[in-house]
Amino acid sequence: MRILSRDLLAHKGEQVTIEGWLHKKRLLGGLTFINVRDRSGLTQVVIKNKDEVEKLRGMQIGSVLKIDGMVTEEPRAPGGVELHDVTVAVEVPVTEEPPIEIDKPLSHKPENLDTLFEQRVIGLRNLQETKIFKIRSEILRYIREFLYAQDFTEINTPKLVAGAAEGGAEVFKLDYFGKEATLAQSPQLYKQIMVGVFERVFEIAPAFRAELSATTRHVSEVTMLDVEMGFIQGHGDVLNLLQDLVYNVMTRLYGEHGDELKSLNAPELALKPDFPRYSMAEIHQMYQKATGKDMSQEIDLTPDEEKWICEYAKKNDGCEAVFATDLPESKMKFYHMKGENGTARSADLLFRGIEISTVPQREHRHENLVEQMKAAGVDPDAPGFAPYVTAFKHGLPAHGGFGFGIDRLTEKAIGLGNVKEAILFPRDINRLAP
RNA sequence: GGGCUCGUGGUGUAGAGGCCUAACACGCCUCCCUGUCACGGAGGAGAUCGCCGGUUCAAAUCCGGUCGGGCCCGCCA
Repeated sequence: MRILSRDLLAHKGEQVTIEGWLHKKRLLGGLTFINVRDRSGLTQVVIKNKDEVEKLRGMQIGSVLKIDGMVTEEPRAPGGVELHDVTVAVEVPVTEEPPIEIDKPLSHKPENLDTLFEQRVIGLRNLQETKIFKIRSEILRYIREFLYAQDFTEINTPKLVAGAAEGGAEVFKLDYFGKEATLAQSPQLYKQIMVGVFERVFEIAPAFRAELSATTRHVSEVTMLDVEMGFIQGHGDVLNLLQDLVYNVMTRLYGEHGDELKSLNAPELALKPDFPRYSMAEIHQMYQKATGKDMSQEIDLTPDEEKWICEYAKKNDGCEAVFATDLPESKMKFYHMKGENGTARSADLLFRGIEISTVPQREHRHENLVEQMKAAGVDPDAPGFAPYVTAFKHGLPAHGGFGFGIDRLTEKAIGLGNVKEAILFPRDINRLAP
C-alpha cells in the first residue's frame, strides 16, 4: 500500500512504500538525500547503498519513483521523519532536464511572466506555484460551503449562447452549425431565470470576454462566481450577503492557511465584518479633496480612485474591502433596478485596490424590464432574450445578486501583482497555449 | 485602439562603442565529499546578444525597420 508523505510519522518503525516524483537530489558521497514529492508534500529519503544511488544516475527531476524503506524518526530530517534502507524503483524515467526550476521560487516579475506561462506545464510543479493553486482551491471550497449553508443551489448554465447576454463587454463569436453563436460573457440571464426555480442559486464557471485589454487585471477567460438571491427585502440584503461571503472566506483562508500565505508574501488581512460603504459621488469628492483631481465626470471610478479608496478605507476604517454604492444610472444595465436621483441600485465591491464584484438589485417587474430593454436597444423578442423575459412574465420575486471574479480574488488574497498569476493557464490577447 | 518600455546560454541577471575570444548565479555533465535540506569543493559543456538593414576602422552596445513580450490608459469584471 502506498503511504503519503504527510502520513509517514504514523508509520514510524514500519517498512512502507512511497510513490512520487523525484524533486531534488543531494549527493554527499557515501550518503545521498533525495526528496520525493507526492500530493501531500515532500518525503526525505536517505540512500546509503551505492547500487540504489546508481539507479538514479541520469534521472532528472520529475522521474516517477517507487521507494520501499523503513520509516525512521530523525530530528535532523524535515518533518522529523525520513526513509532508511531503501530499495529504489524508477517507474517513469525522465532524462530531460526541466525547462524551468521547480525547487526554488520562480520569478514573478512582469517581464518574466511570459516565461512563467510558457513553461507552465512544468512550472506548476514548483512548490510555490502549487501553493497558489491550493489556496485558490480552498477559496472555492469556502465559497461553496458558505453558500450551501445559506441554502443556495449550485447550477450550471450554457456557455454557448445565442446572443450577447448583457450589454457592455465584447463577445467571442463562433460558427454554430451554420448559425452565429457567442461564448457566454456571463450567466446573468440564466441565473435570474433560475431564481424562479430555486430562489437562491450560484454558479462557478468560466466567462469569456473579448475585450482588447492588456493590463494586469484582464484576461479573456475568467472564472466567475455568480450568485442570485430571490425574495430580498432590499438592495441591502444583497450587499450583506456579499459582505458576509467575503468576510467569511477571507478570514477562514487567513486562519487556516496563514503559514502558506506568509510564505507567499501575502499582506496581513485587515477586514471588519461590516465593510465601509461610500457612494460613488462621495468617493469622487473625497478623492478630489485628497489629490486635487476632479473625476466627477467619470461614469466609473478610475483605477487610481479604486486604489485610493481602498487605502483610505484600510487606514480610516481598518478594512481593505469597501463598497462604492449608488453607481450612476448611466452605468446601469437594462436588468438593473433604478435608484434615487439618477443612480442605480448597484454597488461595486473593491478589495485591495481593485473591483472584484458588481452587486445590483434586479428589475424584477415584467413591464418595467421590457421598457428598460427597449430603452437600451435590446429586443425582448430576440432568440437570446425571449426565454429570459418569459421567466418574468411567469413571476420572479424581488431579487439581486453579483458576479465575482475568482481570479482577481485569488490574486488579491495572495498579494500577487497580476491576475494571470492566479490562473493555471491564463488566456489573454496573445496567449492561447499552453 | 493610443502611449511608454524591454528582448544576452535551459532559467534569472551583468555588460551600454574597442577591456567581449560575452561575465555571474541557478540548472546540466564528470570527479571528490556520511546529515544535507538554496549542501559544499574541483573541472567541463552550453549564447553567432530576437531578426533584417544602416552608421563606424570597430556594434550585444548607436540609428531605422521588423517580430515577440511587458506596463499604463481606454474598454471591461
